[in-house]
Amino acid sequence: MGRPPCCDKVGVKKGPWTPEEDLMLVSYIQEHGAGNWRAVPTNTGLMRCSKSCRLRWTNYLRPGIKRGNFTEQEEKLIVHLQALLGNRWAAIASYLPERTDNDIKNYWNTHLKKKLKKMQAAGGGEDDGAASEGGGGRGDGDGGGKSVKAAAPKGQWERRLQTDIHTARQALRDALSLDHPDPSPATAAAAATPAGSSAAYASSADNIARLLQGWMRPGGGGGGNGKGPEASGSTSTTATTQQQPQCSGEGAASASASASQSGAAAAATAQTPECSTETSKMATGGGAGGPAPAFSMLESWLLDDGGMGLMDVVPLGDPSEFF
DNA sequence: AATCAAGCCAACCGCTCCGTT
DNA sequence: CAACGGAGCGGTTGGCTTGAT
Repeated sequence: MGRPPCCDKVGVKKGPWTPEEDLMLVSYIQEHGAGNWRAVPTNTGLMRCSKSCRLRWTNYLRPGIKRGNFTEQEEKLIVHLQALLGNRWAAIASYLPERTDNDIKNYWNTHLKKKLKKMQAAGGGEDDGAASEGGGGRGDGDGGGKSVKAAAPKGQWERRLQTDIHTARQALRDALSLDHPDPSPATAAAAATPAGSSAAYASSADNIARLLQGWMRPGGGGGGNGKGPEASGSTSTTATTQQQPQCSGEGAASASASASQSGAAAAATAQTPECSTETSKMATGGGAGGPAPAFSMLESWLLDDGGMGLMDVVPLGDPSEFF
């Protein structure tokens, strides 16, 4: 349509973010809140596209983000939500508030897809939707959601969803009842926080953690000296824990944002007002080392066997909205 | 020790959706 | 009601890291 790009191509910086840029962005958002992204580059002086700013914030700087080391529960949840929702990562991410859609997407493409393929090859085929959707290899991702949308007329769609829900429900029950001593995310995260792989600032959770610690500290210098990946005791896990109190601000933002586009995510929106309670529960559970994703709604869905189904949670009035 | 290949992840791009005028 | 603009989403890519030879 010849619409102008969201930002001038010339003079816009690309590539990995520097600590200084992160700091500028964080302090701006601290002051003005997230939103009005178009104004961010001009107001902060960042030579970045507004999209880039938003992405950086939502995927890395936003408080309360857990990185790496997906627990088995999370894995299963993702697999089954993917089977249900297709490649609607934002909607899936709304069920895992500590994970970003990008993170989930990456994890799916790099790990889960392969895993499922392997399982299927081994004759398992535990999962029709998700497994059959996969294409393998890099960049061959055939959007599951889209293919569903394209393939299934509305009538079939609902029937298929019912079947999927039944399957997913069963599997979720298994997943949630997994009494997982788990590879303790805290320790696992510490172990896997790759001292080596974080040569680039962008991938250094340590840096980001320090940055945000500075932010959290009233007048704490904003982590200005938090450059260089020197080893202090702080791991990504501790950072996450400390970031949690920020939940009221942006944790909800992404959920409600995705909710605006999807019925499934709208369900998650129902959670967001309870951020201070629900999410803080997670903060203590998940952040402190225990794998406690935001299962509250799913749990109630599962526990309430006959009554409240997912259908009640997810407005299915118009399936076309859903897919 | 050097080279190559594969894996992984952060970031970009283009499209779509939604709210506003 | 239509057009426009901003924001969000999903797919894809580029570059760094790690492991194998």
